[in-house]
Amino acid sequence: MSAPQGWEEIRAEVLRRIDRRDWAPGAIIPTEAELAAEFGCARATVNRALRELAAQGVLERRRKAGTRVATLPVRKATLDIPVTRLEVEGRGQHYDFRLLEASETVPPVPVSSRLGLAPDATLWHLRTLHFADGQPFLYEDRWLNPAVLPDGLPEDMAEVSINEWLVKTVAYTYGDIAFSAANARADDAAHLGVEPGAALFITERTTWAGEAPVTAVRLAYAPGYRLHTVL
Amino acid sequence: MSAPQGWEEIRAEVLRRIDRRDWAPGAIIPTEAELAAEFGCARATVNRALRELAAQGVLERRRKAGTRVATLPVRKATLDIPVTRLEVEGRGQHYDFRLLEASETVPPVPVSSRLGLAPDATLWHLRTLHFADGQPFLYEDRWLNPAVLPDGLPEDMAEVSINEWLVKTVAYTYGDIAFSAANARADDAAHLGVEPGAALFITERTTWAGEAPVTAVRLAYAPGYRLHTVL
DNA sequence: TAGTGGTCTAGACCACTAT
DNA sequence: TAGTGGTCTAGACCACTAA
Repeated sequence: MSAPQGWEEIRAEVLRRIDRRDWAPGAIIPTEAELAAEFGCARATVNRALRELAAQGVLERRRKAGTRVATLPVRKATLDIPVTRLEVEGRGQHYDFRLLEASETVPPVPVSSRLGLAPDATLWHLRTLHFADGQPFLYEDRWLNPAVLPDGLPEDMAEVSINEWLVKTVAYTYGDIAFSAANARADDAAHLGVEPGAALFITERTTWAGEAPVTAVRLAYAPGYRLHTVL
Repeated sequence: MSAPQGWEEIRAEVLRRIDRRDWAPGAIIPTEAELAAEFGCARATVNRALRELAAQGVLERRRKAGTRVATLPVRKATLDIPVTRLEVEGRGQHYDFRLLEASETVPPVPVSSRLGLAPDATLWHLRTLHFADGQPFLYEDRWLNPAVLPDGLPEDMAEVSINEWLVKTVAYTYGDIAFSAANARADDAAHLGVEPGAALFITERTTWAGEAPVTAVRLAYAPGYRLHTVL
């Protein structure tokens, strides 16, 4: 074997050694300095490779204790969270949407508490139905904090989806996201054109800009939706 | 503002400037060299901060073209894919499991084709029910390529779950994973103790070790399961 | 307290690509 | 072709922690 060149080749070589069981799960591997000497490169280069593998869950690193092959690898999967239009167009389908509601009202308590707002605070309530090739694809139910919208909502909602207008207008710094399955509620079923009780893939997102809550949104995907990624 | 120290503070400062719209979506930001001069640090430190933000989808970087704030941020979410036992114990619940089936048989065609095997190849078929505090938590239906098991399956299946035995024994190099929702099939319902048709969160994983297919598994979670992460 | 990883520096060369 | 990010180097100091 010729010595690996560059941090990506070093990463690949480390994975090979783990796969070949030269380094078994739980075993300690050589230090950065030792590997750098073996590969004839700087320690920083080895560090880069091992750091990526640790971020991926393949290795566990602790100062002084050294670097080990993860015994029970908590593998990390990276998901892309695209804007709906791009998700639909990425499948080669035509994207369209219809705004069902845009009103300013007091949300249900679970929503206001999730955003950390007073129970009587009013929010924008935006409901949108997204289509792929004319078929209902996604039913979006969004609550939006008007405090983060100095200029209010745009006049012409027909031109861009709220979704895209938001991400261009309100940057968020932190958010959380949860995926689950739910039987279609009456409104889900009506909008998506499925029987009540059909199993739907649900995404719920909450985002903040600094300390200020921005939006809480529930996305109900039409049956057949799959969120896919590589490990 | 005092100059940020270290790449994490630089990353935070960049996010602040994006949040404050000093740097708007789509706008180009200063070069690494300029930022390094402003912050009084080495270019490599700025590079580290901006590289992390680009990996997260906040920035878009291209040589010569410079670094821009992402217009339609395809945000990246990182999911942890732990072993089931750790997932249950991480909730403070007691973990247990029961092996329902361990046989060597010819799988349905969708399974063999997904693994790239001949339709008449035999595989191990392992079905396991996982419990959290004694309640059914996850129904696992796994097909396993015997070719990757030089010594066959372990004698005593009661001591460790197949899940953990596998990850310790068979390192995989590539895999893909998909999440979806499905109405409970008859077997799902029977094992998980729910009504047929209940909405279940489904995870399907396929893994390879080099060119050799390792395993294809379908995980059906009991209702209420949520996959959660931060953005 | 000593060993190991985490980070930073100042400089260099390279790879890619807008112009 | 020139500008920008991508990576590497050789060395240094620091932070954490196992022994």
